[in-house]
Amino acid sequence: MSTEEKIFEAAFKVFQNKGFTGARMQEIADEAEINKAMLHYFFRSKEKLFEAVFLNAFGKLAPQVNEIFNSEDPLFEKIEKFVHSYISFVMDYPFLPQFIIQEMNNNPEFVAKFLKDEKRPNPSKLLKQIETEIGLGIIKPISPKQLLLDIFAMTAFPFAAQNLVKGIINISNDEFFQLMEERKIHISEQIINAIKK
Amino acid sequence: MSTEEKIFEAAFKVFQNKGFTGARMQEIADEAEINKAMLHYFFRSKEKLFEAVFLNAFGKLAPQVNEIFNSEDPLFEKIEKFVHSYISFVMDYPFLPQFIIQEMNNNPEFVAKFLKDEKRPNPSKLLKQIETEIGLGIIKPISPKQLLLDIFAMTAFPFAAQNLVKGIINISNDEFFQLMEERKIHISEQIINAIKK
DNA sequence: GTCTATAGCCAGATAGAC
DNA sequence: GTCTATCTGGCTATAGAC
Repeated sequence: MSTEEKIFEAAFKVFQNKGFTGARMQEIADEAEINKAMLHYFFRSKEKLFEAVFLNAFGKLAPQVNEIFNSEDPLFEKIEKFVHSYISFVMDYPFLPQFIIQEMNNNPEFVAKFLKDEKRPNPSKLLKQIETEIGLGIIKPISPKQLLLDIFAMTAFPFAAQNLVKGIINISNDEFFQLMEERKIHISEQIINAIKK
Repeated sequence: MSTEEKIFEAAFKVFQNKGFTGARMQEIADEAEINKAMLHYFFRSKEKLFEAVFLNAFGKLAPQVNEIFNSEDPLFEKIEKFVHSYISFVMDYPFLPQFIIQEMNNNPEFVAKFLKDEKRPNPSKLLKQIETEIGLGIIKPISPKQLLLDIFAMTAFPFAAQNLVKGIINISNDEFFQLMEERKIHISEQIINAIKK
């Protein structure tokens, strides 16, 4: 692994755990087992390094989402595929959702930047499909945007609010992961049960 | 309003927007229209001030949650009441959910501290009730913890991930609030449809 | 490319006058 | 209680030797 890659991986880890303002360049350097000066040699500034990490993190998630959302599958199948693939992926990067959400909240300028990215999650086709399937009588009349929110909320929230969730329902990390594994099926069932005619 | 209250209000606002590490004592002082030295006079340190604000924020939400969760109402009614009261409340403090989630993630020591608080959200009675109603044949067999997660996720997520949500489904702040208003009914309907026999 | 040393800044905290 | 001025430490960033 090149020094640049080592820095990138270390930064990914530290920024995820501490956020932009909480992260320290020294900590990233320690994590990468190199000198702090190298961070600036390769990435110029903390902001540039963060931006590289953040866009990469987002880029890992967004294309998957779009691929599923824009396919020709019927709605129920899309929901199943999305939930399954999102949870599987995020279980390998359990702090990714909270990282993205937190930094989108704290650095509103990123919102504008990522919205210009062609890889951004674009649900417009899915929203139309929901209306179509309502028209066809496959699902109940429902607000497409609300349904989209439901899907995101059910899948992403437990990861985004991980520590709170663990604390409130009083479970260990292992139990949390088991719950998320079960959730792959649970969410689709719940949503499909709620909307099918 | 006393100086101490002015500081508290200002800190509440700034910490919500910037988080602990992102907040600046100077910004809080400016917001309160007093001198920075007064912050330390009344609260000793940034950490103590933050702790006061955070526990207060949490204390605003938790008792409401418990009151509903521990009442004698049937499950469907509890869900309706919870969703309605949570969303109504949070619309007055739209950054509260993300603030609590973010700081619980970034400062894990708070988790331990708040778990000792008797006001903490305690869902154990609700979880038992879910099992009872399954036994009575009122709702489908379902994991009580998953259902609890569903309820929290559907209500809290849109606020917690506010900027991301606005960006992805491409709506203004006003439209967001309208969507949340509609959501008070939508969520209960969805969940009850999904679980009722 | 990699390091050490240090510049320069900024933020939290405090001393001390009023 | 409230202010101004200042200390102190920590952090990003860079200069410069190797």
